[in-house]
Amino acid sequence: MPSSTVENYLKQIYLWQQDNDFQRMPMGQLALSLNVAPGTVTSMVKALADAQLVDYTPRGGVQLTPQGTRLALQVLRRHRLIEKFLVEVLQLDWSEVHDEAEELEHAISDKVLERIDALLGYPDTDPHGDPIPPAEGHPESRELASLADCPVDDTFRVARVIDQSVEFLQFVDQQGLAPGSDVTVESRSNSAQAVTLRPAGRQAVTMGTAAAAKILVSPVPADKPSAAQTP
Amino acid sequence: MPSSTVENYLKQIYLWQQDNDFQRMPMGQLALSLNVAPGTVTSMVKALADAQLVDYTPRGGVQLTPQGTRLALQVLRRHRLIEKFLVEVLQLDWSEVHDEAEELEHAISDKVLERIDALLGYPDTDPHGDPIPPAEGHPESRELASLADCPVDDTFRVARVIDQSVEFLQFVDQQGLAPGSDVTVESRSNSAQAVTLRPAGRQAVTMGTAAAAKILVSPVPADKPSAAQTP
DNA sequence: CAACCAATTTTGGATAACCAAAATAGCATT
DNA sequence: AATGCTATTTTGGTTATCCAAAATTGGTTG
Repeated sequence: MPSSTVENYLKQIYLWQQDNDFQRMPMGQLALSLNVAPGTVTSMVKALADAQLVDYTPRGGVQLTPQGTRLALQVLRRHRLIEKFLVEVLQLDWSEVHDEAEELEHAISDKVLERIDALLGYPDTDPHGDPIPPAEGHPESRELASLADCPVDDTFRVARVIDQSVEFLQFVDQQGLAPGSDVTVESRSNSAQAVTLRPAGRQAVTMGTAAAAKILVSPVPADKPSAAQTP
Repeated sequence: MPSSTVENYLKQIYLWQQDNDFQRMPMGQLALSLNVAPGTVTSMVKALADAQLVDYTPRGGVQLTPQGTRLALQVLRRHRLIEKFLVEVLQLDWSEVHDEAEELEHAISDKVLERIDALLGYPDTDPHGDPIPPAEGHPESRELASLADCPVDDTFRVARVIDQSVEFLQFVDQQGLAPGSDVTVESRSNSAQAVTLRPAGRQAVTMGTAAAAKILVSPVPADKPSAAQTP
């Protein structure tokens, strides 16, 4: 059994690689995302390399091996299924489940996890719209536009919000932009670095492109009604 | 936050003291129940004493302080609520939930625990009939007879099974002696150290008094029907 | 090219748990 | 009182993680 420390290292490397074109992750980045000193990362990573979980080149960064990737995906699967469970079954707020899942993901057994999966009806995304990896194999990747770069004057459905901070998630929720809600992009100004949005049946909001980039959308499916909730 | 190691030490001391007339627990016993070397226990217990969680007398054993007791009860509460949850919501078998809960009890937050408690309708015993301590304060203790010493030829309802081994629990289940079932004590032989039982609507079973002592019963309430399940 | 910088690695050290095996204490028995 | 036994404590040592601060490296820049 990998320790929860090991699981966290692998998870962070996986997530960073997803977001960065599958490059090798620099040690400094890893230290930052794990909140540990750089030297700590160097020695831990050497151990992970000995265990065949990562490929490490001194001063060249780390990369997951296939085996490391498999483990990272399992951790992510646990994390996201737990999040979904906490929201759907225990009715926690989607803004707070990330931290809860952070602990539970290291403690839950396969058996319990599969029961939860079944109870939830085998969902494929978590409450933030993040894909839940299958028990084995890789998650299919969706191509999603973000509110920072999708066409103006069109209506989209929020599919995913890429940020785990309670603050941002609550803001998104309050504006009626949680996953499942529909939104129209009213205007976008490059010079002001801002977008103005009109969430379905709501006051318009203007936000910076940096924030808008964290909200991913897909075309509104023909029939399905929006899942927006009244706050 | 106490580490899960600390939580386990306190929990074991608490459980042992319950079963042994609140005496001080010998270090050897503690080493046994935690599956660690005796020397390890000595040094850990010294640390617990420094943290005011136990009262330790060299060669005299350990005892929980009020603070240690409070912590132990919290751990036990988490453990038993989780067990109940695993059986009621995730439909695991009562014989296997102990080990699952053993891990989860150290990872779950107060918030999630309270949600689970509410979802379950604030139960006061777990699937084995063990009392679930309240969020604060002590559990009320029930006076229960065991099948090893209750009157013969009377019918009782199984209230609690004091053993966490999968093997014994499955045996109990198969004989129709799970908590909630009714049973009649047909005979008891002191010389043979055995009791013969007739679980409601079942074949009679004979077991040693050591085993019978682990099955606690209460009088059958006037109206409530038995909760025996068909296997 | 020399000097500098930022990122990384090394070094020396800490803490929480753990073990094996030697030393000791308390008790019981000769 | 001497012997012995058992439970316990001590001692010396290990592993996983972590940190701070010094040393190094690779690249950048005047």
